[in-house]
Parts: sequence; C-alpha cells; structure tokens
Amino acid sequence: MNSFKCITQLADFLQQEFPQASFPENWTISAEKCPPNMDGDLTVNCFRFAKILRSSPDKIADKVLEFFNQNSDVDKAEKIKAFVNISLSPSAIYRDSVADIDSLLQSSQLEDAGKKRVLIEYSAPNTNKPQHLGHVRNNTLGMSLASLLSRVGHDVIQINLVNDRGIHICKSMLAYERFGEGITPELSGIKGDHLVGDFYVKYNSALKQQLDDLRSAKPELAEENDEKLFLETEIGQATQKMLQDWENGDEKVIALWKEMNSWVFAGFDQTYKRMGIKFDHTYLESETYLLGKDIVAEGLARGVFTKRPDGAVTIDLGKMGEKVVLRSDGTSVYITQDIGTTLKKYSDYKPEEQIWVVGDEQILHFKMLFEIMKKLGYPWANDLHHLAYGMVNLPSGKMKSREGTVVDADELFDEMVNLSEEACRERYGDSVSAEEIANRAETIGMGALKFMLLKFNPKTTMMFDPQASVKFEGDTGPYVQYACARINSIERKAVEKGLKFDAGTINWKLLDNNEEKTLAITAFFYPKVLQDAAEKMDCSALVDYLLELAKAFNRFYRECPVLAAENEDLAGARMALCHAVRNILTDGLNTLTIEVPEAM
RNA sequence: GCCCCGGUAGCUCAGAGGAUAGAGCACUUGACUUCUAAUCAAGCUGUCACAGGUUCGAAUCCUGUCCGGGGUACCA
Repeated sequence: MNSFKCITQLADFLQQEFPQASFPENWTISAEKCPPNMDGDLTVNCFRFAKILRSSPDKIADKVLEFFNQNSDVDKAEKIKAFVNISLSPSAIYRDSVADIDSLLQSSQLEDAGKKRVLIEYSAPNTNKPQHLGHVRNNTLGMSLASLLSRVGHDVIQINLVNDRGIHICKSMLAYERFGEGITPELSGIKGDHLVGDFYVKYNSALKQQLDDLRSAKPELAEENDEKLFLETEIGQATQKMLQDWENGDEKVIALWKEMNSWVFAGFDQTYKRMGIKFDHTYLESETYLLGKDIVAEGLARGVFTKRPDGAVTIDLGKMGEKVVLRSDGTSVYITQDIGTTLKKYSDYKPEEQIWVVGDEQILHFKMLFEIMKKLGYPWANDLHHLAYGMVNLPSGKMKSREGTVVDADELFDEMVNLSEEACRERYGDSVSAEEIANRAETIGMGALKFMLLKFNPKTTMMFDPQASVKFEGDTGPYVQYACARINSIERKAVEKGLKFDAGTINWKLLDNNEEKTLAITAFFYPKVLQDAAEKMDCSALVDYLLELAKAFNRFYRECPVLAAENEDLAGARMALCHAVRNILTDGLNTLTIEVPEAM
C-alpha cells in the first residue's frame, strides 16, 4: 500500500533505535490524519507503540520527535503528550499522494497472497411477490460488497438463489387459478412480479376471510393461531394439495407454476437491471431443494448425525442445542437444503470463501449451518461468512406486507428518479435534451438511494424516512456526484480556454493553502479506506470517506480558484489536484456501484 | 427463561482503548455581476441508558441493572 516516505523512514529508524523491541513481521506504521483542531497534517500516536517497542510512550515520542526534526520532508514537528504531530512540506505531501494518481489508485490492490476467490450470495427473493425496500437494501449491500471485494483484487462470483417453490408460491398460484380470469402481464400492462404479487395479496385476504368464518363457526377454535388453523380451511387444504401435486409433477400445476414464475423473473430482471446487478449464476431452489439429503444420509452413516427413535435425523450442536436435519417423515428442512447448496456452490466454483448476505434474524441458522459443515469435515468450512444486516423500518414502524406498509422497490426507484429529474429540469430547463436529463436523473436518483442505504453500517437496524431520504443535500450521493460534476465542468472550461496541465511538470510546491494540502492528504488515505472496508466487509466506511473527500474538495473550490488562478503554473497544479480528486471520487462511487453524471 | 444485537445532540446516524466525542438533518445568520448555491461560512445542540470495575487513559474492555429489537420450529 502507499505510504508517506517519512513515515516509512520512521519505521526503519525505530527498528534501529529499539533493538530490544519485538516487531511483528512486516511491521509498518500507519500515520493518522491530524485532528482538525490540531496544528499539523499527520499525527503519530506513540501510545500504540509502547508494547511493541517495550518502552514508555513518552520516551518513544521523544525519539519520534527527534527523527522528524531532522527529516527533510517535515517542516514542523510537535510533541503533545505521546502524540507527535507533523506538518509536511508541500512537495512531500503531493509527491506521496496525488502526484501519481494512477499508482495511488492501483495501490489499493492487495498483495497476491491476500487475494481470494470469493463467492457471494445475495438477493434470494421469493417468486410470489415483487421486491421491496428490504430487498433493495440486501441487493445494494450484496452488489456493493461484491464490487468492493473485487476492487481490492479478489476474484468475486455473484450468486442469486431464488426461492421459486413451496407453499407460499402455491398461494399466489391458487389465487390466480381462482380469480385470475386468464390475465397476463401483457394483457394487464402490469409488471409480472407485481401481477403475481397482487394475487398473493388476494390469496391472503381470501384466507383471512375463511379463517374468520371458521372462528365464528367454531368458537372453540377462536384462540388458535392462523398457522394451526390453516389446514382447517378449504383454501388451506387446496393449497396443500397444490403443493403435493407440484411435488408429484402434475402437468397442469407445473405449467401454471412455470408460466407465473416466468412473469416474475421478467419483472425481477427489470429491477436488477435498473440497479445494475448482474449475477454470475442464479440457482433455483426448485432445482436444489433436495440436494442436502444424500449428504445427510452419508453423514448419518459416518456418525456425524444420529437417528432418533421417532425417525428424525439430528445433530448435537452443543450450546446451540439439537438440530433436526431430516424430519421423521424423511423430508428436508431449511438447513438441509442449505447444506446441499453450500456444497453445490463449493463444487461448482471452488471458492476460498463464501459469503451470504442475509438478514440478521437468521444469525443462529447460519451459525448452525457453519458448525454442521465443520462437523461434516469440509476443510473450507472455516471460511463461510454470514453478512447479517438489520431490518429497514419506517417512521410508522416495521414494514409489513400484510398491512400494506411495504415500500415497493420499483415505485421507490421511480420516486427517487422523478425527484432528481425535477431538480435537473429546474437547473437546465430546455438547454439540455430530454434524453440527457432523463439519463442524469436516473444516475442521480438511483445513486442517492444506494448511497443512503450504504451509509448505514450493515448490521444496524435502519430507519428509512421517505421525506428525508429523497433529499439530495447534505451527506448524500448527489453531494459526492456534484463535486465530480464541478470538476468535470472546470475541465471542460479549461479546454475552452486552452489551459492544459502536463502531469510531468506540475509545480506542486505552489499548492500551499490549507485547503489544498488537506485535500491531498485526505486523498492519500483512499487505498487504506478501500482495504479496511473490504477487510471489514462494510461499505459504510467508504461512504463516509467519500463524503469527507467531497467536503474537502468543496472547501478547496470555494477558496482556491482554478481557472482564474494568479498564473498558469498555479492553475495547472490545481487542475492536476482536481483531476486526481475526481478520479478518486469516481472510483469510489463506482466501487459502490454508483455512477457519476457528466454534469448536474 | 436462555442466546444475540443495540441504547451517543431535538431527529437520523458515525466513532469500538487515545487528544477538547463528530457529521447530516432541523433551527438562526451570512455568501450567487465569481470555475455550477444539489455549494460554502458562522452559530446553537451532549448525564455517550444507569451503577460498579480494569487502565497512565474508557462512549469504546469486564460485571451487574434498566429499556428496545431479534432469535430460541420436524417454518423459510
């Protein structure tokens, strides 16, 4: 990774000065940015070295100060407690950061030994209803993590596993059979997943009606819950029958299933396309749901699992308790399928690591799954990871499909894009073509939404406030895009004015304003931010960083005129700085799967 | 009951051993004849849930308590 020369030299110096120390292999110092209220560019925290150097923080700080005082890159060094704050000479700042922007961007690549083949599974929708805001968070987290991991050099495989079978799928099928009257997406003009979802809603109200009727007819059942009474209803029995017919390969049921699923897939394709998602492969649960059974049989023979007197096959997972992996009637449970698909994904792609992007209510499920894979003896079972993310709540509380409080994905996209289109039109009116306005609005609206979702740490249960979320001011995606647009604009105008800069002959020393230096130093940290975010599998760190860099740019923009600089050398140096910053911002947004409009 | 996650400014959230705890929104004020005001500057805002403990140093680690969310299926 990139480093400031004087910091690398400091590490060498300390290794000589403290021979009694116990340095870890490849020991490096990562300097931190000096806090804004302190005087300096970088800070070295000597408290951190006390253990490694086997000396007191204060003594170390004295040595560090002594070193910096005679280092030519350092203009000023100051010791406060065991912190040593340094101000770098402008030439050192730019030489070690933005002067070679291509190699700075490149230095975020991991060393070959750290690169892995990673399989990431996300989205995993059901084919009985359209996707909502919860899926959008999942999709955004998944695609951005995939992009981030691949950005630092991993070989990433993106997988979707669609839940296209089961009793809940039969529900919308049954409702269609009863109330559909042969409607299709083409005839109705309704997007396929929404059309199927409408029947799922119709099913639930029909079921509710029957449950109500049942409870008034048989008061003794009034206290039982819906699940218990499901098979007591006519519609419940019919649904159960349909599932059995499906499993027996009944032609009519299969035909309906295929047709309705094809509608849903066509709808999902549109949603994914709009988000920019491309899976390397989509597994269908209808093709994988029986996979785990033979592994269980084989594990049973090897004594990994045990058969209970009632016939169920189980495994003792210690603190997590006993887990059933095969029902007493011999059928699979959820975890059986996951055992099967985990192995399937492994044998299909041979990943060194598998990641699942799945909600945090399934934390225990995955802990159990991983433990079972270990007990089955797969050597790669230590490299399975559940990226658990929190739910999305609304100001009114939880999203509930039954109560109709879900925020639909496609509608949300439209709303975000329409609002940004309005804003674009306000700015540009007729001076820009309608097509160009629409393109910009799409980029800005979708970018704002993704950025907003990624700003939260994945594990936090987040609140989505539609009123606040559609704003494009403050800590938002458009704020970062806007900084890029400003730089693009400067570059366009520079061409008009015939101003050019030559990367090889920039006189960086001219840039000695605080805004300029802060901008370059902030830029310096980009590779580390990328690697740390990838390591933590958390894009929110990158989001925060991009805001910080954009903010630093906007301050620079205010204070330091580029095109109207006092002379051409200064203009050239500032243009080079802008160019580097724009490349980082664009690279960062692209890493988050957010595009950047040419102008806005 | 047990397990997991959380409680930080009016609101939404960062910070996860280190300096005087931050950002955006909201509110108040100022800046568009200027490279794009989707911007910038200034102001206001805190019992870091509570109580102990460890430490040179704790919002951060440990213990306990309170509050909120999730899990605890032969559901997925």
